[in-house]
Formats: sequence, C-alpha cells, structure tokens
Amino acid sequence: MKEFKDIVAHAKEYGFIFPSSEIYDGLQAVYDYGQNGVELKNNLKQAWWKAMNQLHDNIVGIDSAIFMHPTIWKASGHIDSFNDPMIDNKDSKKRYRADNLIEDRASEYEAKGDFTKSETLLAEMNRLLEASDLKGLQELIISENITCPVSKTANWTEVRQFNLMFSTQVGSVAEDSTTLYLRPETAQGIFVNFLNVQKTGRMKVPFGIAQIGKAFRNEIVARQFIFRMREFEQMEMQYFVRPGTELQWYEYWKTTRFRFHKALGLPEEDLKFHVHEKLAHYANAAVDIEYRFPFGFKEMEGIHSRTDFDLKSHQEYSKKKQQYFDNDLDENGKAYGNYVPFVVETSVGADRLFLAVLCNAFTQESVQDGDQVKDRTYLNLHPALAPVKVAICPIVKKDGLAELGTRIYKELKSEFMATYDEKDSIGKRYTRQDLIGTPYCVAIDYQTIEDQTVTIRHRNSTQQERVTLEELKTILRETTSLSTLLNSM
RNA sequence: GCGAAAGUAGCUCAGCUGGUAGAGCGCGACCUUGCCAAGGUCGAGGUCGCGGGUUCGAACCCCGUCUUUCGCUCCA
Repeated sequence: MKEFKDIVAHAKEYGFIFPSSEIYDGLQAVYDYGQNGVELKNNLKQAWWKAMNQLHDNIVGIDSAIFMHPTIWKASGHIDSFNDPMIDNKDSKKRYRADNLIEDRASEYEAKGDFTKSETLLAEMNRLLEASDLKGLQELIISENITCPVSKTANWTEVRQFNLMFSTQVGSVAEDSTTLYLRPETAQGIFVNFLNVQKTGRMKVPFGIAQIGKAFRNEIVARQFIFRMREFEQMEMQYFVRPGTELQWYEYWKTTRFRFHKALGLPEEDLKFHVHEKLAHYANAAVDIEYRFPFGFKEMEGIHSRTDFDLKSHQEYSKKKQQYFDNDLDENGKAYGNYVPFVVETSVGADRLFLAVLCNAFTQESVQDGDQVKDRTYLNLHPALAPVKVAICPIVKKDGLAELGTRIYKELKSEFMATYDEKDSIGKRYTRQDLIGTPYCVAIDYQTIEDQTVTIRHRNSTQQERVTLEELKTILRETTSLSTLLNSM
C-alpha cells in the first residue's frame, strides 16, 4: 500500500526533498531539493526542454527575469484578480469573498425588481474596492444585514485582503522606491518577449517559446508537501498561432503533452484530462492533465487556449503593437496580413511533475527469499531520470578488487552519473541503490581480474547478467540517455 | 484563516501516578566477509520543536508560539 506519508518520509530520508530552513523549524510551504532530488528534477527539466526545443523545429527557449515592469501585472489581470477581499463568518467558520456576498445581495434586489437599490449597492461596493476600504466593506455587509448562508448569522470577522502576489521594494530610498512583484507565472515573460524572439529568430507563425523558471504565489493555504508551494518552478510553452486555428493546436498539444507524461513512465490509467467548465477571463478552452496522486487526481499540467488576450492587453498597456505579418495565402489567394496571434499555452508545474514521478516510482513489494518473505522498497524510475545511473561495487575490498573497481568507476564517470561503493555487504549496497532508484549495480569480482567482465544487477528484477566493459557502456548509453526517452514519445 | 491531532537520536518509536533520557535500525572507524538490508569490536549523535509558567524538581501539568498531518476554506 502506497501511503503518501511514506513517500514524504522516503523523500527526506534519501536526500530528495528537505523542508526549507529545517534547523529553524522550517518555513511553511517551502522546500529544498537534496542531492538526489536535484538530479531527478534536472533530468525532468531537461526531458521537457528537449521535448520542446529539440524535438520541435519551431520552438525556442528563453529565460526571462523574475522581476518585471509592474504594469505587466495590470495588463495580465493579476493585479485585479489576484487581490481578493475575504471575510469569515465566526459561527460557521466559512470564508467568503466580501465582494461576492455583496453581489449576491444585489442580485436578490434585482430579482425583486428593485434595480435602483441594486445599482446603488454595487456602485458603493466598487467605490470601496477602488479605495481598498476594507473597513467600509465590512460596514456595508453589516448595514445590508447580509448573513452567512450556512449559519444564517451576521457574526463576521474583519475584511482582510489576500494578495496572492509577493511584492518587494526596488530602490534604496523608501520614497523613491518602486513596488515590484515576484512573478506569479512565467508566461508573461514570454509574452513581452514575443516580438523580440519572433524578429531575431525569424520565427513564422505557428511557433512556440518555452521557458523554465521560478514563480511565486502567496497561497492562503499551502499543503500537500511540494504539491502547492509558495515558491515553485514552472515549465511553460506559449504557442503562437493564426487566429481561428487555436482549437486545432489546442487538440495537438493535448495529445502531445499526454504522450510526454506517459514516456516518463506515468501509467495511462493514472493520468486523465479534466476539462474546465468555468473558463478564466483569458481562455476559450482549457484542460488539465491530472495525475492520480495518493491524495487523489490533481492537476499537474494545464493546457489553455488563451486567445489573443495577453498580447492584446500588452499592446494596449504598452502602446506597442504586438502584431505579426503573415505572408501565407488564405483560400482566396490573399495574404493573411497583420494580426495579433492567438496563444495556446502548456504549463507544467515542475515540482508537481517531480512529485508525480516520485509517487509513481515508489514501490514496495514482498519477495520470496528461500522460504522467507522479505519486504523490498525501491524507486522504479525511468533510467534516464534516475539521479544515479550506475553503482560500481567490488564484491570485496581485498585482492585488488577495490583498485580495479575504482579504475572502472573512473572510466565511467565522465560519461554517466556513477557512484562507487565498497562499504558493507554487497546486498546492503544493492539496497542502498534501490532506495534512490539507481537502475544498475555493477559487481566487480575475481573473474573481472581474469577476463574484464562484470555482472550487471538490474534494479527492478534483481536479475544479473555478465557482460564485458564495452557491453556495459553500450547498455548504459542505450537505456540511460534522454534520447531513449524522447524517442519513446 | 478556522477546527482536530501530533512533535523525544538521521529514521521508527518506548519512556508508568512529575524524580534531570532509552531501544531497534541507520551512521563513522577497524576487523571479518565470494552476490541481495550478514557478524564482531569501538564510537559519534538528543538543552525531549521553541518560549514562558506551576513545582524542591518538568519530556510528562498549564499558557503561548512554530512546524507537520487531516477536515473545512481558497486556488486568476
């Protein structure tokens, strides 16, 4: 039985994920990647990067800054929609958006035919929202005698502002400083570089820009280990297309991205699409790829048809045209000409993908050993993703086997992430490698001295085979390289 | 943010009605060892999450706080 707490404990015990600042009691919803975690994560990021930029002729990458001009967040809609005034009912313990409560009351007036009262109320609410008058909002809720739908009481807390973007000051003198936000998504860095990349890369629509980077959200409740963190990493690709073709490309990316996750080793039955019923302000179609985490099916990747909302909005706010001239001919033989491209976005949480892969790899099984049944735990990671590819283990230290093992290890390590281990019994060493997902252990024994052959022990089956050093290298090259993984998509 | 539970060695945990900390595994050194968590010897490691209070005396009782888990809530 795969218990989530066992996976979390395993992640810490074997150097994958540590709580941030642990010796100071930790910092809520922030985690560090350990020596094995960073290797696995880097491999995942590289797999994604290559699947985008290397496998697609018309996708290129960028790496934009975390700090961006504050107006970008006005244009993107984050300043408005990431700021929610919240109020709690003390009796039912339920939390509501203060503006929603007032809007509901306005609808009730309208239902009764009292449009004047409704309009006055909404106008007053908007005035208070504009002025960020939280006290006023609370007074309005009380004076309207709005009650909690659950407890039916008006026993409210104060209205509090939940800003989901982190802000910081730039400039040493307080009065001259500017408030900057830590980006809540990496997508905007792509949108504002759309023309730079298109022009300098001579890109033709359709084309994509990919980016991997940190993003920050001040989540009210951050939970479930690294699933929802305040600082997290996104892998986003914005695909710019001719208006009217966006839904075709949306379908293309849906299937392409699904294949990617399967290639990483996530089983099809643990993956599913979840189509959004309620669309965000910028989208005309949206779907999530969900993975069956131990705590249920949850979003891992989002694929959104974002229309021309973002580029148009930046055009408006920046007063710089965000147009593309399309020389291709339409069915009437006329060039498509100038337009603002539509965008299909694929956005994966790197940490969520990491968690999905880790949960999937975590394997506990009972194996027959003579007439005993023993428990065995290992990480069934794709060899291309495993932090360590091969462990070199001399069967004993004496009689020159340690020296021979060291020599073989040195020969392999420039090409493969390898490790050398001569401590403890061979079985214990195999187990240590199983626990971090190393696909191969190579035993050096007396026969190695005679004929330069070694035995490879396979992680999943625990079966061994005897091969020459050259054969060993071939096996490692063929199975542990990312191109193997990319070819399976 | 609300409610509930938990926090003792790297891990899993024991520690009675309050009397100043233990086990197993793991870790390090050495010895032994010919293939799936072997054995021996020695050793390192804890101001019992943190702060305050009650008490002659607190891991244990009380208050606060931090962190984690679960349930609500939130998730452009």
